[in-house]
Amino acid sequence: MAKGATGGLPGFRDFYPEEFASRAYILSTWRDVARRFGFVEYDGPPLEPLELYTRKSGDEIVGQLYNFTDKGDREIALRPEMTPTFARMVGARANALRKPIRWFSIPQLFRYERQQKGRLREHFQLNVDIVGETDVTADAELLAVSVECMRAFGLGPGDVRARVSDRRLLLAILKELEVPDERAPDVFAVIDKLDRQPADISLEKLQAAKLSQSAADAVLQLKRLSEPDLIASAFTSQDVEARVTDLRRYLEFLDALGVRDWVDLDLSIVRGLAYYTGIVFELFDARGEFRAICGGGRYDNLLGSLSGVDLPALGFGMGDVVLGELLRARGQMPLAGPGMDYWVAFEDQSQLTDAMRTATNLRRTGASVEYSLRAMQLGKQLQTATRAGALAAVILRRDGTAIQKDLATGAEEPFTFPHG
RNA sequence: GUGACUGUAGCUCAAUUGGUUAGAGCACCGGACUGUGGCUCCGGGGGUUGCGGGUUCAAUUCCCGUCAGUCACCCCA
Repeated sequence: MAKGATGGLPGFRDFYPEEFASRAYILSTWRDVARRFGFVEYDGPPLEPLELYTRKSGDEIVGQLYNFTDKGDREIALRPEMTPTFARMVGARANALRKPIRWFSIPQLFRYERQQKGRLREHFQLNVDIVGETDVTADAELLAVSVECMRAFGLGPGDVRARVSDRRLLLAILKELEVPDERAPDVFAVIDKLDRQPADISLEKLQAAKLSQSAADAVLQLKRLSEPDLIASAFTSQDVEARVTDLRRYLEFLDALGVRDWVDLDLSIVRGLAYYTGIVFELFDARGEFRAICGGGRYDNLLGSLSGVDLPALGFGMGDVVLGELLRARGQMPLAGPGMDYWVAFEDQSQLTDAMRTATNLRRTGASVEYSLRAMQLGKQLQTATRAGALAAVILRRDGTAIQKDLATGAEEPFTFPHG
């Protein structure tokens, strides 16, 4: 709906109570799952120096984020991602923090990009990170968090699939295929698009990257290697063998963590971000109707280059936009709960202040209570109470007694006044 | 940043090849119910047809621009 000059900024959302309830549900479920895995919550500033983001990504990224000059002539940006802030915070106290560090955050992030399905200019994103562990035990634990989130939202392995890959494995494969290291980024870009790009175009780009015909063919067939055994039989170098061994352990751990049946090995998963160094993964809806729900992986070199503290790390981000679309499409977004516990109604108009006293006493017990701010007929009060979503009505009678009426069943019982 | 499609009430949609005062359902408010709700019936408020310009005797309808939305590309989250 176009609002003209009175509308909000494009790509930003108004959260009316119904939408806010959905948002609160998603955020509280994230928080609950992260805490179950022993992660502790942190946050940073929504505004950061622009330089924090240009240092690693170059000036091109400026076009994709909200930036401005503040009144102190500082170059400022609204945070487009959490990882640089996270790296700075961890780096500043790296020596004091018990390893492995398990932190999570739910920042609101901003990106100056044209909006489309599943992508706005603002969103909330669960960030879960582990710092200080090189073994794939940490990779398995991290993926389990993301999958358990899906389970907590009422989704199952038939709804959501986790696709995992390993960049070190891919590099080892490319090495065996005699692809020079400097060509790896170009080849990764092709691998990343194997699903979305016609094979002949992929082949063209691989040839442009000067791959031999046999190497190009092998790359185009990567998706078929959906089991460690298939990889082991297709490639034989020591490096590949070592990575396959790690992959087997990883999958074994995922089994022990109860999430193995959600996971597919898919070597076409690369992830766009250049800083990933090991196992990477994405969560997708099984029907392929939506964008990725979640993405993450290992970035062992990022903390070193960003904060000077050389620590292995891994993490994922899960946005609320695609997730919300998926939950609504699968009927898993709960309706807003009851509006309140009690509605205090009264027979005689002179009892308005009695209703106020009763409401006050009930509120002090922790109950949520509303009443009509203006005297009105009893029938009208009950109608309003019902439409406001009250669970029960307390009806004050003229004779000073009161009854409690269940507004769903209509059952009535004597009401005992709480003492205030 | 590029392209395609779409903008009528809070929501979903009407309005005969351009033709009086732009309608309906839902929602909201009020009444029938001088008193125990959900049903029913009646009534009411609410639109410069996204905005600006053009063509025409006449524009919601046709044309241009702009803004916004949807989708795809780019890029990624």
